[in-house]
Order: sequence, then C-alpha cells, then structure tokens
Amino acid sequence: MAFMTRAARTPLPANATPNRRQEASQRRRQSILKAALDVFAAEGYEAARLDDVAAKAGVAKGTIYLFFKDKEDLFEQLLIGTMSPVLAKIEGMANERLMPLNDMLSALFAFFQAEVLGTKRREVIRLVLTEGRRFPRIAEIYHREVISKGLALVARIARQAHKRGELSSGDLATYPQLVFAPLLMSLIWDGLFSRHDPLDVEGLLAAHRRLLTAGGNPARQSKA
Amino acid sequence: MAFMTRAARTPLPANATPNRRQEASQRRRQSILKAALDVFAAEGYEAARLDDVAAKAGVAKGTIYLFFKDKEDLFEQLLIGTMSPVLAKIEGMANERLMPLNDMLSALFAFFQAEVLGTKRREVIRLVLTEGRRFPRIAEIYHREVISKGLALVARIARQAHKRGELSSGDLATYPQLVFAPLLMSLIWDGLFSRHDPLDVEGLLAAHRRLLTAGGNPARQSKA
Amino acid sequence: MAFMTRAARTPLPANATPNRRQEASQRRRQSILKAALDVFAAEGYEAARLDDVAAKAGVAKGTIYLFFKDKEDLFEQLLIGTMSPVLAKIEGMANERLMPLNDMLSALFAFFQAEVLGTKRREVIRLVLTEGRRFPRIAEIYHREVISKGLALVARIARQAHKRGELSSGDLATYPQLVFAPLLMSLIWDGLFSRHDPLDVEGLLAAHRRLLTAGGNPARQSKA
Amino acid sequence: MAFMTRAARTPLPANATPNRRQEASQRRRQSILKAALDVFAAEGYEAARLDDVAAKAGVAKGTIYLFFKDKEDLFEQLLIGTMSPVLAKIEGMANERLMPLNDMLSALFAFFQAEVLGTKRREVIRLVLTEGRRFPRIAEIYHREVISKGLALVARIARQAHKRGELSSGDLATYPQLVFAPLLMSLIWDGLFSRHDPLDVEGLLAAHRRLLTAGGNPARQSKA
DNA sequence: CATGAATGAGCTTTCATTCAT
DNA sequence: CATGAATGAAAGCTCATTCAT
Repeated sequence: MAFMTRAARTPLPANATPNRRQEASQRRRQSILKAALDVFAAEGYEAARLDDVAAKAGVAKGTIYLFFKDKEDLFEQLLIGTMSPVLAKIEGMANERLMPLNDMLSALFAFFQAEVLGTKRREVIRLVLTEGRRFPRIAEIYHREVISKGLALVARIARQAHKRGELSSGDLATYPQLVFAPLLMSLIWDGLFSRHDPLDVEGLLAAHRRLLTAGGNPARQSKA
Repeated sequence: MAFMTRAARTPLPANATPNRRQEASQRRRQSILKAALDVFAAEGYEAARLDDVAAKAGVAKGTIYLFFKDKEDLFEQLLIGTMSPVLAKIEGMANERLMPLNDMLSALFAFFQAEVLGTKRREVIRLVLTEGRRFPRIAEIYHREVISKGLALVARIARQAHKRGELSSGDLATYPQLVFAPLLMSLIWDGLFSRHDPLDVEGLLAAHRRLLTAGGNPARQSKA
Repeated sequence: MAFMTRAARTPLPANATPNRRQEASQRRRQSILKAALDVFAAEGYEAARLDDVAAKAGVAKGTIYLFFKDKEDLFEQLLIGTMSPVLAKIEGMANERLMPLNDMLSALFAFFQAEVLGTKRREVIRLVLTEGRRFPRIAEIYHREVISKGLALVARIARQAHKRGELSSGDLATYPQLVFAPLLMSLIWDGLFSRHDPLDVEGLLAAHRRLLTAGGNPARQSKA
Repeated sequence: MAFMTRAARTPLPANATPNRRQEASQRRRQSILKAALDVFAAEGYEAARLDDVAAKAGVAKGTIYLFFKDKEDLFEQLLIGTMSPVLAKIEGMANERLMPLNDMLSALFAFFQAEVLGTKRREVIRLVLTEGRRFPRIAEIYHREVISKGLALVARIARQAHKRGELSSGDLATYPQLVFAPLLMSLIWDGLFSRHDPLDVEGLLAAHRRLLTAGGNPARQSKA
C-alpha cells in the first residue's frame, strides 16, 4: 500500500519518470518470478532452464541476473516470497478470538482448497516438498515461518477444545500434524495420481473433519 | 523370477562357469541398483551423476549401460523393482482372512515403520513422491501396483468394519487415503523437518489409530 | 592544451555555464581515465570490467561511451595519453646541451625512479609491456614516441662520450638498450618478485652506472 | 626414457594395449599443452578460449578437463611444466666445476638464445612476465625454481671472479640481475618492437658481455 | 563382457554495448 | 548530456552416452 501513497501524492511529471521505471522494474521482476514458478514446477529445480524462464517472462537471459544473484537465489526468493500471504492468513487466524474446533477446521480446509490447491501456490508447496531436502535453508524457513505457526495454532485450538470437552482426547493438541496430513495427501495425490484416479478432495476433507471431531462428540458423529 | 529359471535348470558342472557369470552379473546389477538408490536419494534424479553411481557400485561407467538403457531406465527399474516386496506384503495381507480394523491398522503401521521408514525403501517412496510428476509412467505403475491395492485392501476392511458396527461411518471405506495420510506426513516430515523439529512417529501413528477407531467405538474411545 | 584555449577566451559570465560544463566534462574524463588505470593495472585488459571503472570513476557506465568509442579505445587513450609527460621530459633532455654521460645516467635513473617507478606511471609502462603484443598500435606508438627517442638521446650522448674518450667502446652508442635494460628489470621484478625477494633498485642502478662508466675509465673504476 | 625401456621389453600383445593407451593419452596431453601454449601466447590468459585450444589440439572440449581441472590449472601446468628443462640446465651448470666468468657468460647467453629465444619456450617466459602478477603462485614458483637459482649461480661465479681479480668490483655478485637484464630486454623487445625496429640480439649480448667483463680487465677492454 | 577415455550438446553466468528515459 | 536497465553473444564447465580396446 505504501508505494501507492506516494504515487497518489506526486502527480508531478518530474517524479513520474523514476516512478514508472520502478513500476516497470517490479513488473519485470514479477514476470520473471511467475515464469520461474511455471518452469520450476514443470521441470523441478535442476532440470529447469533459465533460458525457458527468460523466454516465458519475455526478457533476455541476462535480465534475470539483474534481480537474482543466480538460479538458486531465484528459486529461494520464489519459494520464500510466495509464502507470505499464507503466513499472513495463518497469523490473522492466530490473532482472532479462538474459534471452535469445527469452525476452524472448516475455515482451514476451505482456505487450503481455495488459496493453495486452487491456485499456483499449490506448485510452490509442491516445490518445497520435492526440493526441500536439497535446500535445507528453504525447509528451515518454511518450517519456522509457516509449518510451526500453523501447527501451533491448531494445537492451541485443539487444547482448548479438549479442555471444554469438545474433544475427548488431547491427541490433536499433541499431534496437530494429524489435522494437516490429509491436506498434504490431497496435494500430492493431485500431482501424481489424479490423472488416473481423481480424488474428491472436498469429500475427503469433509470425512476428515468428521473423523477429527467425531471422537470427542459421539452424538454429533451419528448425525454427521 | 524369470532370470532364476535358467540357473535352476543348469546344475551341470560344465555349465558352472556360465552360471557363475550369471551370478556375478546379477550381483553387479544389484550393486548398481543399490548405488543408484543412494545417489538418486541424495541428489534427486537430475542432479544424480552416473559417475557417482558407477564409483559407488564399483563398476565402470559403461557397465551401467549393459544393464540399463539409459539413466531414465535405471531410475525406473530402481523404483519399480524395489516396490515388489511391499507389493507382495500387501497382496499377502489381502489374501489372508480379513482381520479386524484395529489389528490391520496395527499391522499396517508396524509394517510401514519397520519396512519403509526404517529402511532404504523410505528413499524409494520419497523418490516416487518427488520425481513422480516428471515420470508419469512411474506414477502410474506405482499407483496401479501399490497404491490402489493398498487402498482397496484398507477399503475392504473398513467396509466390513462398518457393516459389523466397528465403524459408525463408511467414510474410511470411501476415503481409505485418510488411513495413509499420516504415514505420508511422517515420511515427508522426516525428510524435511526432523532436523529442526523431530517427530515422534510412533506416538503420531498411535494417536492416528485411536482417531480412526474412536468414532466407531465410543466406549473404547473414552478409555484410550 | 587545446581544450583550455576556449576557456581562456570566454571569461564572460554568460558563457560561464558552458565553460563549467566543459570543465566538468574534462574532470569526468580524467576521473574515468584514472579509474581505468587502476582497474586495467589490477586486472589486465581482458579481465577489467567497465562496470568497475565506472563505479570507481563515480559515473554511469554509459558515460564512458560518451568519451571513448569502446573498451579498446579507452585503453589506448589511457596508455597514449599518460606517456606525454615522459615524452616531454625526454625531449627536454634531448634539447638541452648534451651533458656528460655520467650526469645523464644519474638524471635518467633518478627520473625513472621518481617519475615512473614511484608513481602510477609504473602501471602504464607495465600495461604496455604486458598487453603491447595484443595492441600493436600501442606498441608502435610507444616505440615511436618514447622508446626510439629515449634510445636516440642515450646513443647520441654515448657517441659523444666515446669520441671524447669517456667511453673506450662504441657499444653503448650502438646498443643504447643496454642502458635501459636494468630499468626494465627493476620494473618487472618489482611487479613479480618483490613480495618474496625485494630488490634494492637504488643499489642496482648505482651498480649499473658504475658498470656502464667503468669500462671507459679504468681509473675511476678502481675507486668506485 | 624409463617408459621406452618397458616398451622395448614387452612386445607381448597383452601388455601392448594398456601401454598404447597410456602413450596415446600422453600424446593427447602434450597436444593440448602445445595448443594451449599457442593460444595463451597469442591471446593472453583471459582472452584465450578453450574452444580454440581444443580445436588446435584436435580434441573435444571436454577432453581438456580429463587432464586439467580447469583453465587455470591448464595454464599453471603449462608454465610450470615447461620450465623444467631450463631448470635442469641451470642446475647442471651449477653442479659443474665453476667456470671463468667469461666462459659462463658465453654459455649462458648462447643457451638463452638457443633454448629460450629460439624456441617456443620464449612464449612461456613471456607469459610468466605478462600474467605473473595475476598468478602469484606461478610467479613464486618461477622465482623459487628458476630465477633464484640462476641468480645464485651467477652470483657465485661473480664472487669467485672478484676474488681472483677477474672482476674489480663485487657489484655483479650483489646484483646478478644485471647479468640477466639484457636477456629480458631482448625477449621483450622481440615481442613488442622487432617488427618496426629489429634488434641484433647477438650483437647486444656480445656488447653486454664486454661491458660486464671490461671493468675487471682494463687490458682486455682496450682490445674489445 | 567390462572398461573408462573421449565426446559434444547443453547449461549457467558474465559483461561490453545500447538506448529509452 | 547522463543514466543504468536491458540485452544477448560468448565462454567455461558438466555429464550422459558411446565405442575402441
């Protein structure tokens, strides 16, 4: 937002020029990142060719190096930069008043479907999964900034639900990963097998929600 | 199996030498596959160098091409060949009398921990996950031979458990993936994050089992 | 010199601005040349980067091309331009009344030490030596404007000294290069080996002078 | 020599093969070094293209990397390897009975003209001079293995000549560089200026020898 | 059969030069 | 005039694959 403020304040022709340049530069940077995501997602880090990235971005090969130190830097900035909206969402949820478990699961799964599985962010997560081992820094950042925060949020809600009696066991507070496991499964299935055996993600996640909440409330379970 | 047939047919002393040769040949093939697994697991398909595979296997680089058409063929044979024991186990379980859900989960999780997470097979699965998208044939074979059979087995048992009243819902029969999701999660977590945040896989899977069976047996749930 | 002419003619306040511009332009040109010398001396012609020259000169990369056609032109103008003071000195000495050999050697060696070895001019000569083969034009200009004149001067003095009986042989008149050889040696040694094995240039040149004059004056020799 | 011995002793076909390979390999290595010398000498280190080296050597680009780690290694091995015959000669002269100064100068200058100026070794020395600053290791090795030994040899002979009264001064023992300076001058002149102004190296060195020996022997001097 | 030296296409990265602003 | 972002040719190096031995 900040960058728009000045633009609005300075309709002066003199400032317009450097402004335009900056904007064009940012647009170029974004087009490189977008192209890089496509190519990295399609080929993987090693097989991705910067020639293809440049061609797809509509820039010369050398232009990439104006924005990124090297191929690895492009890859890291791509992965790290794209996670910030997800991060913001998670932190937003964490700061809100703690919602009931079931609401949170609905919100979480809906968010995941709409904002990850339904967008190119899906590819970013996939790249973290597939290349993370060879980019320990990325794995670490991703764990610290996204995974651990998401797990902590779920764990807190599960703990509260357990205290309130919504959950009969503390297992979800101890292993919040169980909440995310089917999301991961969906993402991976979608990439590997949906061509031969499509997965009804919606149904899967609904069933997963029933499973998670059922144990704590056998009465509900019979209705769900 | 086919390759053993002739060996069995030729116990003649005169043929002992070609026999030895065949054995030596098979040993060589195996050492290449073993080395290839190490290298592919450490570097990924693209970054893996056949030089390293040859060195690790103790053979000349050209020797690899006596057994495998090219790098891709080596990779595919590696992934496809290693899954057969898993496949056998799954088919074995499928052919046994159908066991109760809980027993099957115990057996399945124990098998997974002992035979996959605890062995180099872990790396094979990881390679399927990380490289599968770029090797559709492998994904397809793996889905057809392993995944779908494992899911079908679990689905059948879940269906029966549902009929018997062990499970209050048919969800697991519809989405047997829910049973495997935490296994996948464990495998991936182990590879990416255990350095910074180790995961108690045993505990996770136990909690998962409670979750899966809880809904159907409220009485048990309260004890668990 | 030419560029100062107009400046001297235009003390008008109205013309002060174009004047300032010209001065600024010349200052810019000089800063580029100075920076270029540093970078070419440190890296050699090929490895020198115009980016570094521009940064060191405090101008934009494109500015270099306002003064010099291309990298090669910058290099040539640098080498050719810097030799003019040396040239002037040599011509000055040539025009003076011919001095005795010994005095000339003293003056020549002192001049070389103070004005070449002791200044950045040292790097210019080194660049002529190291890059001259690949820039025949520079070698030629340098030979014509500096080397041949310096040699001619020394040869004339040596011839005269021979006639006067100061030198018993005409060798120095025929091979005035012998006078310069240790200067060259000093320059090169200084660049390559002084780190491991410093050379007492002062002492070397003194010994060289004794050697050059000794032959012609055995009496002196015994004292030196 | 050693490698020819075995070849003569082993006309066995079995040993012939690996032998041939080794020989072919060595021939290839030499052809690369020879080509590299041509290209480095013509272009300098930075501007030399390995493509050209490969083409000139009649090998593929990759072949260079079978023998040399990288461009720098090729360059260093070229410079270091070529100096060994010179080194051997110097050490040979050092181990002989110390000869009179005049004989040594004759031998030294003749050797330099025949074995350095008259061969491609000339280019190697030139490369040491022109590139040595940016390859400190080479300068150091060259100083340690060649320069310092040559200087020590000359210094010893000069000291002895001084003691015997052949030389009236100890200057040459202190500054043996004075003996070599005209050799250096010849080498450089040959590379830069001989096209426009050929240098009579033979005459120059003869004059130099007279100069060096004259001071100590005024009688001779008057004849020379 | 087994070898491993040789190949050369292909990739990343650099940097002199240009040109819209 | 001055700028510096953009260009793209060019170079070093790698490595899957081949094939003479």
